[in-house]
Amino acid sequence: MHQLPIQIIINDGLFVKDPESTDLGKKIISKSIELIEELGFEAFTFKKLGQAIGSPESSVYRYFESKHQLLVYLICWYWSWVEYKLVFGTVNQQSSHEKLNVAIQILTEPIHMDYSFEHVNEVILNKIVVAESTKVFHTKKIDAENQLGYFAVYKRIVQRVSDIILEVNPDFKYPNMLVSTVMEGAHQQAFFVEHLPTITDQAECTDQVQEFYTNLVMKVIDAI
Amino acid sequence: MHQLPIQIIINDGLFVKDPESTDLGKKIISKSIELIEELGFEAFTFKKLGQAIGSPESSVYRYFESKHQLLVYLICWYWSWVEYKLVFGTVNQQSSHEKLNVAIQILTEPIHMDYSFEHVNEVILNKIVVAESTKVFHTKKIDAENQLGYFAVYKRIVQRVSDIILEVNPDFKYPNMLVSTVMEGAHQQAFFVEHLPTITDQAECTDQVQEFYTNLVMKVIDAI
DNA sequence: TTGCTTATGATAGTAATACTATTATATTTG
DNA sequence: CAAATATAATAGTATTACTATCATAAGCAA
Repeated sequence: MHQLPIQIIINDGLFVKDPESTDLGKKIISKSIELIEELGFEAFTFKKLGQAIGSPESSVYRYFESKHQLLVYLICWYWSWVEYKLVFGTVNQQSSHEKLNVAIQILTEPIHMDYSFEHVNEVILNKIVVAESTKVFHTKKIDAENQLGYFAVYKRIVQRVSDIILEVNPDFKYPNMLVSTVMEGAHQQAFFVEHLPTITDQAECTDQVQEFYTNLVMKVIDAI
Repeated sequence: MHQLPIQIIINDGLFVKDPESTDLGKKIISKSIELIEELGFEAFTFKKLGQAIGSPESSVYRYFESKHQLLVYLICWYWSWVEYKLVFGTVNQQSSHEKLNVAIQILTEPIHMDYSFEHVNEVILNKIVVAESTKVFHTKKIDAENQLGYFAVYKRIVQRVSDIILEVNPDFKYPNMLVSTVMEGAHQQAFFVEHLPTITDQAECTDQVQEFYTNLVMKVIDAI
């Protein structure tokens, strides 16, 4: 079977020069994913990245104007990829209920590699999103960046899943709150399982996180 | 009516010298709360704090070994205060159901000033916790800090509310996941209302956040 | 071939940050 | 009054997150 020849398109305010357009650009993306995960975002620097790919710091700056912008780009790429899986997974489902099931599944399941995108390791990228994405939201610049559409994809995913919820129960009052609670909650649980196991429920594995949130949504919207 | 003469006790690994023990210490706490909220944690520095209270940077370092430690201290203070409200609010409630109601209320309600603690503005501190506390969790040092008991209070709150949930429904399988989902979700919603209103449900106010999470918990544990 | 453009490399420099260290002075306590 | 303690004043350092400049190499167009 062939892979679908697709490319994820990112808001061009999120880079100086499109990293998908050159070899060096792709190296920057793939190596920065590895390095941010390895060092954590604070210890990650363009200098270290440059050393890792054998290019000077200044070359990296030709693609991203700051390490903050690079992180926003990566997170945006991640959510665009999730959106693609979401749309792909829910299209052609017969019932709204089944659509919702699949959607929650996709938002809460463990990540697997997607070989359609060679320079991106989605498994590691997911860890970065879990660990670092709040740093992108919680900045004094958030309102300006929101204006520029940096969070458009994230908001669109919330919207899409909310719409499915309303198909199942048109009277449910808080679909957006419910969806964002599940999206963030699932990531948070992944983090807790790894680092604060005492506040997760014993013998926890990712299956249970999925089960928990699926059950939660269905009960809350009275679809069970 | 008199205030209760109480003091919140913080793990002594969270400071070099107890800030509650001196005037300068208390000034450091109250001014840093204001400044972190005003500037955001990244732009906040001990130098600026020093200027604001008329003391040199080096004096601040005698209380906290780093700005990270100060933030952990503040967040820990906040959760200790919440725990105190939680224990106070649930004691002497007749039914477990009512206890749970109060507990969720406390975890999701908007914050009011508590004049028992003069040098702490809880309303501003709550904003800091909402905006910055993930930065405390998402560090490479988290496992070491967890070992030192930095997150003990947070975990204890999860435990307390989980216990109440189990009183209401002893068969519920995931009380910890549910509680941490609510705790983090409520903060997240407060943030979204302010900064990403498009993904909150129209005409949202904090009352609705409380209503949403109370309803969510009761339904999920089959108590409704 | 020459010339032009574009991508990258090599190197230097800067203001700010997050601390550390040292010495002096004021205050408290025994 | 001496000794201990708390704070002030000041200086210094390695690192960070950039910015700037100039040289070189590759690609293509006439």
